[in-house]
Parts: sequence; C-alpha cells; structure tokens
Amino acid sequence: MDARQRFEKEVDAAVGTALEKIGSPGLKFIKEVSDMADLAVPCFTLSKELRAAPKEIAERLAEHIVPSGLISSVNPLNGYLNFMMDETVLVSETLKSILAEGDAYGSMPGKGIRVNVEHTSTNPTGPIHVGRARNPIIGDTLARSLKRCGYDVQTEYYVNDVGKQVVILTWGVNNVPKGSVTEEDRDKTDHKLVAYYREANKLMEEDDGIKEQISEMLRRFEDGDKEIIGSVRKTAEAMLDGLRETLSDINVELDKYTWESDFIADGSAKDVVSRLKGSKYAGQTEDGAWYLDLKDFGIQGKNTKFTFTRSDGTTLYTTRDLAYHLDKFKRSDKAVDVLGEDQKLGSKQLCSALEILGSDKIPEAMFYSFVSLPEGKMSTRKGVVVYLDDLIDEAVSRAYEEIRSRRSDLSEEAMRSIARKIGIGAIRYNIIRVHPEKQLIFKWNEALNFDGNSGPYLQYVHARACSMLKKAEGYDHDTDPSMLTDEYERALIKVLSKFGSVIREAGEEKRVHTLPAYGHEVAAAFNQFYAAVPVLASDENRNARLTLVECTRTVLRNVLDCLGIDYPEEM
RNA sequence: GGGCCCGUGGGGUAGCGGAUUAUCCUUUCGGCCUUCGGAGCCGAACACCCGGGUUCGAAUCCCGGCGGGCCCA
Repeated sequence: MDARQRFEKEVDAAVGTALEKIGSPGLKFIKEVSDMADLAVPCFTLSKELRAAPKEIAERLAEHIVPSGLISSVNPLNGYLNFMMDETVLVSETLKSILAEGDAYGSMPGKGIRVNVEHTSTNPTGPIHVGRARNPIIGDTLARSLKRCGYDVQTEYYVNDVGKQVVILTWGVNNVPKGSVTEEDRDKTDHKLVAYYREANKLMEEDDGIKEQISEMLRRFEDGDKEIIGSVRKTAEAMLDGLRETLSDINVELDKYTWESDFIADGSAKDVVSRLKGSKYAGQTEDGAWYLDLKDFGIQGKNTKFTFTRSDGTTLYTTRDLAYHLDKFKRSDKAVDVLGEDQKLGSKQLCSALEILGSDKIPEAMFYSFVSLPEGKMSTRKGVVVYLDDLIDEAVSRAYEEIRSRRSDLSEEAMRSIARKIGIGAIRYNIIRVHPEKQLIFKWNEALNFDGNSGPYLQYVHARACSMLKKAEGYDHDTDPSMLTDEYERALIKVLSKFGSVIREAGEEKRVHTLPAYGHEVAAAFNQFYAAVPVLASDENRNARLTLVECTRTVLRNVLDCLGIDYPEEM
C-alpha cells in the first residue's frame, strides 16, 4: 500500500471515530479530492440525519480529530472537513517506493485471476482503417493496465473467417483476373488483396450470374465443403498477415488468434443450437428459424427475438460467438470484449443467451464510437477510408522532419528509429485520450498533434530527464523531505504519488482515457519544476533533486509503457 | 416507429451531484531566451444545446424538445 492509500484509510478511521464520539456511529460519508484539500469530507450528506447545518457538523467533527500519522491537519470549511496529508512522509515514502519498485511502481501484486481481453477482431477483408483504429489501441491499453493491476491477461483476436464478406473476398481473389484491378501501391498482403474484395462486390451488384456463384460458394461453405472452407481460411490468413504487421507497427501484439470456423468444425456451434432449442425461451418462426425470446432479459421493444439458426438450420454469427465465449471461459475467469458501438445489442443478446445456457460467467464489454471522416462514414467497400498504415507513415514522416530540423547531430538510422517512436506515440496518445464512446471526426492536423497534450510532449520530458541524469555523472539517492521543500518539487511529488490510483482506475474501471491525462499532468508538473528550480547547478539539494528527476523519469516510463508508447532517451 | 450513446470557450476535450476560480490542449493577444534539451514556462481572452422539474446544492440526476452517431424492424 502506498502513502496515499494509507492516508485514505487513516481519514476513514478518524472520521469514523469522530462520528462515534458525537453519537452517530456508522453513518456513511463521502470522500473526495479537491484543490482545497488532499481529501475532503462534504458534510452536506450528513446534515439530514444529524439535523444540523453542514457547517456545524464539520466543526464538531473536527473537534474530535487530532492529526496524527499521515494526517497533518484537519480543518472545517464551508461545510467541508478538509484533511491535509503530511507532506514530509508523502515525499520520502513516494520517492522511496519509486526507487525500490522501478518499472513495477504503480503495479499491484498478482491476483491469480485470468482475464481475457478480446479486441480488434476486425473482418479480414481489408486493411485496418482509422475508423476502427480505436479498437486495438483501447484493447491493448486496457490489457496493459489490467496487467499492472495484477491480473493474468491474455489478449485475443477472434478471426471472422465465416460468412458472406470473407467469401466475397475469396471469390474475388480466386476469380478476378490479376490485371483487371489496380492493386494498391503498398507491399502488404492486406493492401494487395482489398482491390479484389472491392471488385468482387462491384461485380456482384452488376452481374446476377456472379451473385449466384457467390451464393453457391456460401452454401457449399456452410455445408462443410472442405475445399471452399480451406480456400477461405487461406485467404483470411493472408489478409491477417497484413493486419498483424500494422498492429505490430503500433506496438500491439496479440497472444492468441481464434478462428470462427473452428467452432463449426468441432461441432460446438451445433451443440449450442441443440442446448438452446431445449430452453424455455426458444421458439421457431413459420419458416423454421429458431430464436430466443429475450423480453425477460431487459431488452426493449421489438428486439426481443434473438435468432440463432436460419430456416435451413445453419448457424449464425451470433451462435458461433456463443460457442466461442463458452470456450473462452474455459480458459479464463473474466472476459472483456472491446467492441464497436454497433455491437451493443448483439453483446446484450449474447450475454442473455449465455445466461440461458447456464454459463456462470458473462463477458464485460467496452464500447467505442467509430471515427468518421468530415465527409462521413468510412467504408472499405467503397474505398472511402484513411488507412491506419497511411496515418502511421504520415506521422512518422512528420516526426522525421521535426527531428531532422533540430538534431543534425544524430545518425540517419537514429533519426529514423526515433521518428517511428514519436509518430506512433502521437497516434496512440491521440486516440486513447478521448472517452471511447465519444464520436470522433478524423482530421489530419489533430491526429498528428506533437505539442501540448500529446504523446511527444511526454516523450520529450522523458528525454529531457534522461539527458539531465546523464549529465549529472553520478549522484547519491536522497529522499530527505527537508531537501525538497520548493512548491514545485512538492507539487511534482504529489502527482507522482497518484500513479497507483490512476492505474487502478484505468484497469479496474476500464477508464483508459485517464492515463494520458495523468501522463500530461506528470509532464507538466516536471516542466514547471524544471523551469523554476536549478538541478545540476544546485549544491546541497543536488542529490535530492536528481533523485526526483530520476523518479519522474521512472513514472513517465511506466505511464508511456502502459499506453504502449516507446520512450526514447533522446529525441 | 422503437431502443442505446453523445452534445462543455473559435476548434478539440476532462469533469458526470458539491466549496468563492469548470480541467487540459489548440487558437488569438502579451511576457520569459547569458540557465540543466524552447516539442518549453508565465499571464490574458473565450464555454456547460434549449425548456421544465428534483435537491440545501445541477454541466452532472429526471421529464420534454433540438442536433449528431449507432442499432433493431
């Protein structure tokens, strides 16, 4: 437990006993952080039960609390009971634990709980475009946060190699003559193949014969035709190679890839069907399709019918998804699905159906809104897209220009490598900084922001700290609070001490967008300290200040790592 | 037609029941450069979609509009 958590416990205890002393033991109260106090207890909530003005309550409670331990002062003000934390303890304890824990500072000990994070899972029919780029970045950041919260995390991509879209793609790849379409000018399989997908879609609309060919292929696929299934799988694998390359470029590596077709092949999807048919919620339409009626499961209006077989008895996407989730829960204690907002209803239905199947576990979902273009929605089929690969290229090349203009001393190789880290950092930071459910309109100049609230701003502060520590050429650690009394030093240390609770919020509450805000807070506090206080040139404070610089660097590294952003030592 | 999500300075964004000053970035204007890396620091300007209600207190909760996104038939 860090100093801040202990402080919170002490406040709990102090208020608890004070309430006892004024004759109202066990009353519930709220705590909040504010500018006026390290922790404040608003007494408005207590005023009804105590039949007194909040102001009086705060004053009476204060009389019964003697500052001790980490509590340095208690003050009633405007109906609030304000607690201040003992700064000297905060300073030394925070710095000591950062030095002792290093990369693990802010992390919690292992819980022994397995969490599966399913993310990305985009249809392998085209390159990843920025409309969906939130998915891997949110998923990966969440996975990293959960690891730091002490969970055993496995990340997983559910590959949709069943259904109309991949069949259309496969038909295109196998039947559209090579020379008849212009492949995109990028040497990656996903970019090469997408042209055939587009062409196949176009031909299908224009030519009923081709439409029939594709339908026939789909029928054979669903009848279990090994040749077709193999061909589709092969095409999807090729496409996926390209997607993986892109993911790897933005520091996203998934632990496991699971293929949808496997749940048809091993019979588990059929098994789900027969189990659902036996449930009391099951019914059949006139043409023979099976559904569950979910009106008892909080699903409103006309959406209560959840179809799980077609009239010919074949399974649907959602049926296979059920089999998949049952399989997932054999391997994990908890599951989180990162999904586009269009999946909201489907996800709710999935959860209800899992309940009906008697599953004791239900996945948690995290939704995000799509990123659109100023002119509207992106579409792979129509070619109205900005590819993630193009965004990466642009970000990296702008970062490269920036470095070249200010660091002529670096080798070409070093500049290229650093430019990658900065460009990727800018992209990941920009996407993760906004609340996932808020809709975003993609604008180049906003996506490529390098100043202020940006990834490069944090990276820059990290590099600056590294440079100072290098120049220092040796110093001893000093965590003596009397050596760090400047207001900027104190403010910075306070920020550093909050890291644990930020990680907790990002992981446990799945509020990953708080991470970049916190990183910015650290960087800004460091810049203020840097501008106000000399470090290398100071005398008796030198060791302590360098220790603070080192600790800031450690926390920044941890934040950036959690965001999946590299932290070059120079830039 | 029904359901879910979103609406905060010129642009973007945090806060989602609390304190006289609503966060941060960008922009505009003004200041800091003989200082450890100026991708920086300091200051100023500018905002809670509209109308009701609940509450000691509403950007935050409820109801009704309006605008945008998504889903279902």
